[in-house]
Amino acid sequence: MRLTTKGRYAVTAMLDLALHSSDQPVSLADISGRQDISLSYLEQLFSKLRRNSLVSSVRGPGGGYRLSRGGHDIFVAQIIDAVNDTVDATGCGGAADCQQGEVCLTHYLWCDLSDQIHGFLSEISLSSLLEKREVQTIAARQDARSHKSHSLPVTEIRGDTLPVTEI
Amino acid sequence: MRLTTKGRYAVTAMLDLALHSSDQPVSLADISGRQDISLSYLEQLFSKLRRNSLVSSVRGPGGGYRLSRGGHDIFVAQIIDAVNDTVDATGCGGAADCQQGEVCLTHYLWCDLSDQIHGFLSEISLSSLLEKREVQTIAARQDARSHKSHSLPVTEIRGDTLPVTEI
DNA sequence: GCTTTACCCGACAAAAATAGTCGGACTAAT
DNA sequence: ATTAGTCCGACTATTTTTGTCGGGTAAAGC
Repeated sequence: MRLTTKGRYAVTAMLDLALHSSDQPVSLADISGRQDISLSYLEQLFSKLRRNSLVSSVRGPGGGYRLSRGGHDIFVAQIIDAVNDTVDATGCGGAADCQQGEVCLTHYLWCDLSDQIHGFLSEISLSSLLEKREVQTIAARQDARSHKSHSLPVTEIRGDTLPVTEI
Repeated sequence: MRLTTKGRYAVTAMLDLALHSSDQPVSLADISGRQDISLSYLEQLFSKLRRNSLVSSVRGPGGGYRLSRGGHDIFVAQIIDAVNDTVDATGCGGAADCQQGEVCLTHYLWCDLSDQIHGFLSEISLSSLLEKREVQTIAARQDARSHKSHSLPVTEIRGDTLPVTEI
């Protein structure tokens, strides 16, 4: 599992899709405009998302994309796995070309960590992200009303010690 | 927070360091040989790890690197943050050049997720990885003794549904 | 039917990040 | 003095990311 801007784009686009879900499908042009991702790049990403049956498409005028199922049933790990198809099994594939036990020990430790991260992201659904955020926003708004007000309460949740655009 | 092979190399090297900690510091040449990472690349990584005071160095013959503190006090998130110094605050930095509320909503949702991942990796220490794995290995060995034996019990923990070399 | 709007697809290209090289410092133990 | 190691910056190759282009196909509306 890798975690790059590619995955960020995919998750962002899927969040946008979840947010604008209605009877009408959402066109990539809309998402491109809203999220500032190039249309052609979105096409590539959604091609993979569709092949992994995370979204379904409707062609022709008025067409676009829909979530293939409810946002509570689509998980971040699935999205990231879908766009990061480069499953290059370099190095040792299982126990093939692992030399000594020493060499592979730390390698397996890393695999263990990888599993933990994957498991973590496999439990975060689109819906849970939306709901959690909504709760926080409302809470912050209430907070701002009673205490000294902040113009942008949502920015309070995350400090500036972390880069904003990096995952 | 990004999660690439660079971070994997860094964590792997730190795990190797933790595993071979003694009174003698560990040379990069040793790590390079064991983990199959180029020496010069290790130098770059450890330069950053040292500046972030995750390791300390001893120069001259017999020199090398040591963990700066106990493995229970060094966390995966710190290692990955240390080598991924490219804190490019592209896009909106906080609330600077965010256009409408719509545009930034999903962006903040992503930041929220990013925080969750970072928080998750901030609680996994080097020691916890080593200990957890040790327990599993011992358990698997016992298992192999009683049931039908597998030559490499550690490989059993992770299926081949996930790419082995990807995080 | 024609046109338009969208998805679809592959090949290509620019830009960035990763991964590794090289040459030369400095430091301390032997 | 030699040698084994860290340090450091510049340079290069490779890969990945990101984006472009040109052309398809499906369906809706006129």
